[in-house]
Amino acid sequence: MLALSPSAPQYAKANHLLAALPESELALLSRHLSPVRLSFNETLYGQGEVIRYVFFPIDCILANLAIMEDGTTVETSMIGKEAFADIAAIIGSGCARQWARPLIGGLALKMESRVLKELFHRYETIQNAVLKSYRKVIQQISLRAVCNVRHTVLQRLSCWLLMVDDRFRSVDLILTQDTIASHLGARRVGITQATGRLQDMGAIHHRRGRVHIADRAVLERVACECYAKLKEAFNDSEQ
Amino acid sequence: MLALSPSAPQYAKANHLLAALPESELALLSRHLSPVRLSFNETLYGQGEVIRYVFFPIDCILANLAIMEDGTTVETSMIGKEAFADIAAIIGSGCARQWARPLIGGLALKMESRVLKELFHRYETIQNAVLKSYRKVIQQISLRAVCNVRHTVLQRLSCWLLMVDDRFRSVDLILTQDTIASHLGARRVGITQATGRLQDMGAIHHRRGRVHIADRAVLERVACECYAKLKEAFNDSEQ
DNA sequence: GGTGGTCTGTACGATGGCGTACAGACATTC
DNA sequence: GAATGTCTGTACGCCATCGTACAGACCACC
Repeated sequence: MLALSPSAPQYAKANHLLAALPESELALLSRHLSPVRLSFNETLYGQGEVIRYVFFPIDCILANLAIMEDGTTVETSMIGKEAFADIAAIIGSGCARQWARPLIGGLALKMESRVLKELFHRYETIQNAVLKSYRKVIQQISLRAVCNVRHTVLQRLSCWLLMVDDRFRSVDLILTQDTIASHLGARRVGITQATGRLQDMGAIHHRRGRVHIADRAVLERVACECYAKLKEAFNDSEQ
Repeated sequence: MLALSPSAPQYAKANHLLAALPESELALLSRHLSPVRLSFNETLYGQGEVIRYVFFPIDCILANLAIMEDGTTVETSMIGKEAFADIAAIIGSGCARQWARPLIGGLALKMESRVLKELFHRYETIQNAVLKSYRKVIQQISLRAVCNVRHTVLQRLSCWLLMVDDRFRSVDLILTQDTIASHLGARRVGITQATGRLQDMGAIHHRRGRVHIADRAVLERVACECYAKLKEAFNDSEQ
């Protein structure tokens, strides 16, 4: 985690939660926000750890992963600029219940949990913004619980790539098939086959450790009905 | 939905959220709570509807169901005496995002959403209790998202029956295989096979429309690792 | 006690995904 | 440019689940 020069306000508008706050409250928060660059290979929260800092993604994506007894993992949610990580910081003991790490490295604004907790209780606008963003995450988890049990790896992969693309537009996504598998809760070989098919359809190009989304329209056609709902959960500020 | 005599306080202690409140705050809430008997065949919230009332289960179980385009359903969470339905009432527009109905009929305490919303913002103890109980639900949804993608119908059924048993102890559960299937997101035939195996193992007895849990120990052995975590989410008041 | 509707058991082929194994391709380092 | 480690493609048998169909069992009601 690399600390950057303290120029939080210039980034803050890129995070939907922060951008939706009135200027006065945003100013309150900004004083405590500092930009950091998060990289793929670091743990934000370990299971059971006290959450000392919360993160507002600017162009990175954070993932919550459940760890199974056999050491494999499954992603329960990804959090990009539409929300923050993690609400657990301000409820109860403030301990993480899952493992959190960046899925895509990049910029985030960092803040001490106890400060956010205090502001959450003091300012209703901040409280509402936090709860709304939380609601988005709940909706995502719910939708993915359903998708997980009803749809194929190919469909889930398409959905997932679209979600990543919504949160981080770039030429290439730095993702190995192994990483994707550990997030989708599937085998690496299953991802090889699915990416192969998506490539044949012209939806993506991929090579060693990189995925390039070539045609969103194809992905959206392949993805299940869930994506439309997931997209809604990502966008909708009025829910 | 049958309204009963207004004697909320005598039931309130059976709901963990209400029971954890200080007497003064419980008294505040009680004034607005009225006991109702909910039956299986009613809709509490439809998708997109404004949530006018919230429900604190006493001995019923409420289920949140996602409806797929083909009309089939999948349960994302079940809510018993450990929490309430539904937090969505006090966030944003207050609209339900899923279908909610009783899975097991029984007693609940009912209250106008707008009253809870007001008290939520005014009393920090109430706010904390509500958020904590909702944290439990999120954890359940997350765990089930994982379970859905990694475990067999037999395992998931065992887990699910144990969860139902935790929330509603009774001689028989009034559940058809069709109902169970529509909650687990599986085929009815899959449930027939799984219940058959559980019966062979002596875990349950079932007959037309009824399931009797005969041996929890067997169920716990068959269930996946998820149940221990789900149980923790059900009990733990300190998370 | 007959009838209609619901619920359950069984069957069957199709298929998606699993677990595992292994070889080839690719990057990085020296 | 050789060596090493990582990543990807392919293969194979196995199993869980799917979709569908149908018959028998059970219940409630007339």
